[in-house]
Amino acid sequence: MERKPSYRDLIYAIVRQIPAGKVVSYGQIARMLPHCTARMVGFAMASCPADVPWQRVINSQGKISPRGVGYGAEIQRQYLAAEGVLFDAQGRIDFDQFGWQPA
DNA sequence: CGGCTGACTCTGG
DNA sequence: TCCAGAGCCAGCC
Repeated sequence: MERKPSYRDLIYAIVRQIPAGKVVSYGQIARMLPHCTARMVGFAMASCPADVPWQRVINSQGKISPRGVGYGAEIQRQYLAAEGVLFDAQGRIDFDQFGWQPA
């Protein structure tokens, strides 16, 4: 039903729109929303549902966030590679190739 | 109800 | 190019 959506829900909605083989930065998502900051996106991703392709969300440097601890970054790289996203020799993603731009 | 944290980004050196 | 510090807002304890 029409529940008042939290910022996290809005963020999830955008992330779900990201097509496979494409990636978006936290700041990119934050700028899509009127009063959203990159930290909110990261915090929202920290507790995102399974239907949210959080792996397609990376930082503005085109790299995967270390997430502090755990193998999250490792599996994220595997997911992206499986979707066709290639990494630079420096382990960074080229936004010019895989950077998704909303219509 | 108050305070701390966080998967970031920006600027300066 | 890399390192460090400050700013930002919502969510959780």
